[in-house]
Amino acid sequence: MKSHPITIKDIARVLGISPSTVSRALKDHPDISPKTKQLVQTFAEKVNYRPNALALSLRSSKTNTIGIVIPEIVHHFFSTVISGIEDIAYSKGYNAIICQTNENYQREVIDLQALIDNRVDGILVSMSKNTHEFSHFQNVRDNGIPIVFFDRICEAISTDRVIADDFEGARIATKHLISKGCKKIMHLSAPQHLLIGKNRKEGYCSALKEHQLQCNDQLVVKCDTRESVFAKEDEIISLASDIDGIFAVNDSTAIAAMQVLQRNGYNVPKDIAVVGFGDGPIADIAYPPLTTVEQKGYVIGQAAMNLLIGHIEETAIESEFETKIFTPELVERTSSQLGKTI
Amino acid sequence: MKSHPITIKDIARVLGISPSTVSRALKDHPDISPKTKQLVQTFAEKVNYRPNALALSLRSSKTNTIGIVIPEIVHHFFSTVISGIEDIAYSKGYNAIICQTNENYQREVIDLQALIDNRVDGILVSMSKNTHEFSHFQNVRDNGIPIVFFDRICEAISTDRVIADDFEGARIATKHLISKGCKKIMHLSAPQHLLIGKNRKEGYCSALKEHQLQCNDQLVVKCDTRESVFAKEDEIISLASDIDGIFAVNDSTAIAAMQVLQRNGYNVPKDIAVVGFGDGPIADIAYPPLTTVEQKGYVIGQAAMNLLIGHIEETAIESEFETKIFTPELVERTSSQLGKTI
DNA sequence: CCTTTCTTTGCAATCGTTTTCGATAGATTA
DNA sequence: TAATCTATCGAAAACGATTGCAAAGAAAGG
Repeated sequence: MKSHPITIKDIARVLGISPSTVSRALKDHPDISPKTKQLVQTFAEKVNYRPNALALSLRSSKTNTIGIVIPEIVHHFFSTVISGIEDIAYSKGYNAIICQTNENYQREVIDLQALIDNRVDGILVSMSKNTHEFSHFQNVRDNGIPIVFFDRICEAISTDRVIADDFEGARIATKHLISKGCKKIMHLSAPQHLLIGKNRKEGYCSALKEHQLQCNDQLVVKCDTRESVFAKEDEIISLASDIDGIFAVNDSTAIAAMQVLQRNGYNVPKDIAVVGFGDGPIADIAYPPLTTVEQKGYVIGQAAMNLLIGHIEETAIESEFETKIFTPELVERTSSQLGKTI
Repeated sequence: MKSHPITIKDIARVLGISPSTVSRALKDHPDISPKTKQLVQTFAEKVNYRPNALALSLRSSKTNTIGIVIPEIVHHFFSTVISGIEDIAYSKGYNAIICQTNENYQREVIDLQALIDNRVDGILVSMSKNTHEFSHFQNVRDNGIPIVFFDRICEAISTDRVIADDFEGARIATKHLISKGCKKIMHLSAPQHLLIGKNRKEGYCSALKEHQLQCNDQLVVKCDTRESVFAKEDEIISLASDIDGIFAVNDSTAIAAMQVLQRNGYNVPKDIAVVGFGDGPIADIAYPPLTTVEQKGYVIGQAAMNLLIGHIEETAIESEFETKIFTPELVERTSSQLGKTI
């Protein structure tokens, strides 16, 4: 029952007038007489006429559609960003096509080409980890399509960017521990060849130095997953009696550390205060509830979409690009209240 | 620098032949001489010609695009479903437009109309909680667009559906507790006017009766959030000495219950075994790790998309609809090992 | 050498809409 | 009465691609 939707031609035929008149009548063109307008508009209403967006797009080369390319959807930060993008898109009348690369470079290339082929008005990208060649991004620009990177940006392409400030987030987290009275703070770190690992560790060190505390590599333990914490349980516990605070590179690591401490007789936060780095909604579930810095995925998505719209609708200057940096925000809960018993 | 992409007409003009010949040459039509084909194809390759998907869609009334309408993106289950949808879509050459209603009926109506206007080939919907009028779904069908519901289905529209079996999931969870030796099992339940609340409680009761245990409303406590567990701490603890198992309607409730038990001197799972119902990745983070039943969002998304493609490509029979039911799977962890000390 | 057949190509219509440029009235003005 | 103006509408091209049909030329058969 492939029913064919009503077109302007259909209306014209039934009403015995030309398609051009119908078109003009529907959009209140001054050339059309009030009688004809009335006739056309009420009839269109009656048959529930809806313009064919494809035809409009083809003619105007404007699709009111944008593309989103991300490594994975099932990731709290990314889905939060998408949500922010989608809400702005909706409010401005854009549709969003979503493409997930699964960290696959080839798929990223194909996804971008598909978006170009569909003539999207703009593209939002968070790069795959395995992308080391950038001509597919340049290809987008060469097709005259604005592109905005978020979170996993591409340095090689000069365009708008929106990122979270990992350095500052880590600094805020560490300074918070210091303000709670911590003097010797351990850092559970991610690999230093990853940007987040490097930046968060440097933020941690920066805060320590700012307060005349030494940034000692002996207090930096390389573990950034729940499993790796358990694997390094002995190392962590051997240091535990010497420390009064832990800053972990992410929340699940922080929570695992708390659990390791607890089952070895330490009290969190009485003996040791703990702060994480927000990567999901799990901080609330932890016991004690975890103090953490939260990456503002929703506003990052909104900002990226707004920047993109600026270039699509040319309210922004063509060749002037901007990098927006969002600093994570401290969410203080129980785990960092050094000295307090829970 | 709104650069205009190369079209078939451009190629025709440069090569001094007609657009029709170019079109046929590009798709190896037998009518075209080998020489011409070679000429056109190498030239198209050289200038990186790409067909305009809009023009193709307009002509063929096939967009190779589907729409996804969901209440919210930032929800582990939904983002997992989207991921499953997107992976199938990608493998079959479809693009996915994503629309988030934020549980808003009006927005659902507008989103669906926008998808119709854009002539998507099919639509996947999980209804908003506030939708009690269904003519916008019927409108989709009237436009000849296949629609598949998942999770939050609409009974009023006869079409394909994909759902998770809450009743059976709850039954499996409860039977697991019984198999671990539990005799008196508490249920933390969601409101009974919600389908998941009703179905999961009934599954719980069914398992009890199957094993000649009584399904006693005294052991059913109405709380389905972390906060409500803490609010009912006294009630739960007053019953705790009398029970040896808890089945909670979701994971965060289960985890909160474990924490309440622990700080009141109970050992989980030694004294009381606990099982949750999967709504995210938090079960792994809990202490002890939470046994739960996991809703298979990814395969639900895949199944929904496959059903939709069946109707789009008419490999499925037009008027015969199917309801696929996926039973959650028990993921056994530590929290349910009654009698064991951790 | 003429007719037939086959190969290869182009014309034009189509998808649904917008928009430029006229065109045809009737009304107004000189 | 003739000329100009205004109001209202339609024809046709355009967006980029596909495709049925016609036509031109070449090859083949008689």
